[in-house]
Amino acid sequence: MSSFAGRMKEYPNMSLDRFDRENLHARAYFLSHCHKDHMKGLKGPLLKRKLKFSLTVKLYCSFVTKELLLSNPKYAFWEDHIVALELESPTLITLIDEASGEREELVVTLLPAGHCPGSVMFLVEGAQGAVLYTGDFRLAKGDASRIELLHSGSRVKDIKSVYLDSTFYDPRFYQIPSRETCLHAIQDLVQDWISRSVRHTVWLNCKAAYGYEYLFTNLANEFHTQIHVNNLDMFKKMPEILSHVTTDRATQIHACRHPKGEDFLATRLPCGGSSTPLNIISIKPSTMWFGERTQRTKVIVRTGASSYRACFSFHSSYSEIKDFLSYLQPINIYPSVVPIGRTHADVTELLKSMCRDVSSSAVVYRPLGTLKRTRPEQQTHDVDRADWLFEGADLAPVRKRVMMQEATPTTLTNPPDDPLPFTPLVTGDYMDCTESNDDEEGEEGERGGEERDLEEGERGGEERDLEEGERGDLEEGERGGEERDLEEGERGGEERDLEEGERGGEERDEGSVSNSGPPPRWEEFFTTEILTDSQTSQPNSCSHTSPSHSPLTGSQTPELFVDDFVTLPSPSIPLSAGRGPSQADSMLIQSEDRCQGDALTNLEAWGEECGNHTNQSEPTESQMSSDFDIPSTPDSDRPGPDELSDLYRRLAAGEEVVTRTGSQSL
DNA sequence: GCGATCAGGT
DNA sequence: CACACCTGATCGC
Repeated sequence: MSSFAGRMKEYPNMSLDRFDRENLHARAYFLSHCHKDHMKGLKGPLLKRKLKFSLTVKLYCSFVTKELLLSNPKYAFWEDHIVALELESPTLITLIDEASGEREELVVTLLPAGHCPGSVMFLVEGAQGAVLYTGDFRLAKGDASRIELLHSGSRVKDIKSVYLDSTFYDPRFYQIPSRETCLHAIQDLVQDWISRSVRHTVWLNCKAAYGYEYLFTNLANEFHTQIHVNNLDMFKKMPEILSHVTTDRATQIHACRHPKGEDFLATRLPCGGSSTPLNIISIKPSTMWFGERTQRTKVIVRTGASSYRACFSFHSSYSEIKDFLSYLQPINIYPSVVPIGRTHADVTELLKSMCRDVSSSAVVYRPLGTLKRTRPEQQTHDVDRADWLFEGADLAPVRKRVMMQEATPTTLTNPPDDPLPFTPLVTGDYMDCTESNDDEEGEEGERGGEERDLEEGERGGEERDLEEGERGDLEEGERGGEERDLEEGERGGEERDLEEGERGGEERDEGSVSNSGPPPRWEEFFTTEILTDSQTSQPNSCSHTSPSHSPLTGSQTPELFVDDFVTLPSPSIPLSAGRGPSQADSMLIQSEDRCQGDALTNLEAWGEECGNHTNQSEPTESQMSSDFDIPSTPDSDRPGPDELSDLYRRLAAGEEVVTRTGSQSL
């Protein structure tokens, strides 16, 4: 659970994912995703009241998050204060202190976080340097190198601080099977079961939270069926999800939940199911992990006669986090979660090793306050990375950012005894139990058993006996296939893991969201149209089939702006259309490579774009192009160039410049 | 009555 | 050992 207090040292005037206490005074709010533990205070009366009296306070988030948030009536009062931003599209945001008029400009970029629909990380660039707030994230090894806007030309941006989702930053959670692996394993299990007869039904025992949607959509695709869920409202603008879920109970795959959370019965679904008896298995998504030296085993574990746990994680594993950090090499890392059993000091200490060694850079002259670093050629966690360069100095074409490290999967953090070629293992190292084997602490393999017992009360003890090997003999002929599933970790699973280690990245580049599943790109699920349950056959949206989207920068499409422009924020201006490389930093940094976009040219581009749409307050091109020769307002001071361009930005954003300057001149 | 907090459960 | 969430009890306003 996030214990992040809401503010970053560098930019204390913005609040992220916390909306209570001190955060009530923030000048702008940011929501990384729509999970309750990141929304504390968001519906509080104090904040509500503040909004009433404020013209400038906004909540920034992704389009999908906005949609999910507003689908809950408790947050409806945010409607006029939410500014949805496109992914990977640097946006200038001006924080204004309404009392003093003091202003601060930031360039904020939303980066996909892979945690749940709409989840993003916030890259904030301003006077205090570039900082990255990760929110909650699950990124696979190598993903950081694929995020364009973490780079400046061919180099990794100089990230001062990372505010990190450290949920699994603990060697015990060294490895978590990849999304693809887990998905395939679940598919196999589902396949095996529902193919037996139409009465054979699978119940996905999911928590009440966003994040399982990609599981639903993939299963639905694979089996040409829809998944039964309780409610569809939140997905009404997300055809890619909506088309795969249903409130019609007549389907073989369910993810419905009963408010009273009754125990799972192998003959009855939470929704009541059909009038005739069904053969149901439950699959409970759970995080499974494997220690550094643990050989990986099962991705699916049978926990009872009709119940299974399947590996599923919303968060990056220890090694994934390390990969991420060693790529970015921030100067500071602040954990936002302290895994229990650890102290904040533990985690911070552990994280120190991932921080850039500043001693080497401290002596370097940094005329522009930013320094770029070439990306490490090879990911080793050692120190030989003092290879920073001055801005604009060397343009070594290191730009092939992807796929290099995939060939050498885990070398990152566990040097010599990398357990890479996984071999089947015998111990009960499955999920939810630690099976840690990080060097110092002993195994505690035994624990596995008991927690397994706990968890499903329904079935009494037998699962205990199922444990590992002997499952086979365990009952019923009907099972036949199951142990196969169980074993699955050893065979299918692994190979898959391996390959995915090797080529993980590329498949994402194909932009397909289907079965061989790269991390979902939820924003591509989004449309402005409101669809209904039955409109399943309308892939009208911005799906992966759209050729114009690079999979990495999958944009939410211009059409969004038709509807949303009206509510588009005053103080924010998209600085780029989301395609070029980081233009943001060209603003802050006079950067070498293709810095075609400075704030103003970008502004123009933006002006053109929205000039096509009807909108009262948006600037027209002619407004835009009149740039620096407007007469000054009668009794105002003649603004300097900076102020002026600033003014223009605000004009462009449709702000009420008069009022604002009034208050500002205090 | 509402919110915030905690305990307990899934 | 998780996670995200819900419920219900308690306390304070």
